[in-house]
Amino acid sequence: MRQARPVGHLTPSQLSALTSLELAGALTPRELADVERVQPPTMTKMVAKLEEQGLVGRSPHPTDGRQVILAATEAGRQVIAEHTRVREAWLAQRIAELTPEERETLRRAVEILGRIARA
Amino acid sequence: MRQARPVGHLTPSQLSALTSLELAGALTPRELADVERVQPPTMTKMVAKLEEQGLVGRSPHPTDGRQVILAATEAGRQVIAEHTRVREAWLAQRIAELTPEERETLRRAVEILGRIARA
DNA sequence: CCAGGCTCATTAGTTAGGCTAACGAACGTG
DNA sequence: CACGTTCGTTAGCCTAACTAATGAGCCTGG
Repeated sequence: MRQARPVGHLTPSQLSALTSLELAGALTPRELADVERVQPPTMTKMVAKLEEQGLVGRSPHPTDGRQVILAATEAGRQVIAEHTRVREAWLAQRIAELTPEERETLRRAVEILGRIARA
Repeated sequence: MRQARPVGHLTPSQLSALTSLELAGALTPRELADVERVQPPTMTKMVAKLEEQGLVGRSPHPTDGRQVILAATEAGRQVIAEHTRVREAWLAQRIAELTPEERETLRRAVEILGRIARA
């Protein structure tokens, strides 16, 4: 999947964090760090880079002065949409190159691995 | 995949390089870099770390004074075996629960995905 | 009712792992 | 045999992860 990436200037980690943020609507840095399974200092740095690019904004927490509310900006949502479009186009191309039998093999493999992962 | 790896003292990149080297028997740094899909300077650093740990050794190329021959040491082979043992301990139970048909489906899926990844 | 302890975000510093540019030594060939 | 190519390495940069420490703000038990 990383082969489909170099379209934009966003790294996989940055895109993942931005997407998690947009899916959740708004999160504190701590919450986003937990979602991304990363320590808070790591998230501080990633958020700083996303803010520099204007993809994430912050606002004060309404009741807790220590915390901060992060949310994707409109520009951030557009970047996510563009990456999604490119990724899906890349995937569609790869899948189109497979035979029907190969597609069926992958479909069954997904089912098996999903069952293992849930066990 | 991007999480920190506290398990053992070998990183995934190092283990991958060491395993590729052991599978091939012996390789030059350039060849190992190509196998690992990495640039030569990156492999120089990784090999240096593996040498520090005594897992890889080097010897001069018999006919080309520029090149160098890398090979896993006995300690390196033991580290690979230990990692393999741990990994198989985790996988053995789930694999045992699959039918032969399901195992064959996964084997084919790995081949298909590997082909896409190498393309 | 406030002192002490906790949580939050951040800063500082380390490490791994990737990259490009550039370099010297060795090779090979026209 | 001079010159271009290849090989490994060095230097320098970046991202991304970690831990430790810090200051600000919150909360609670005497």
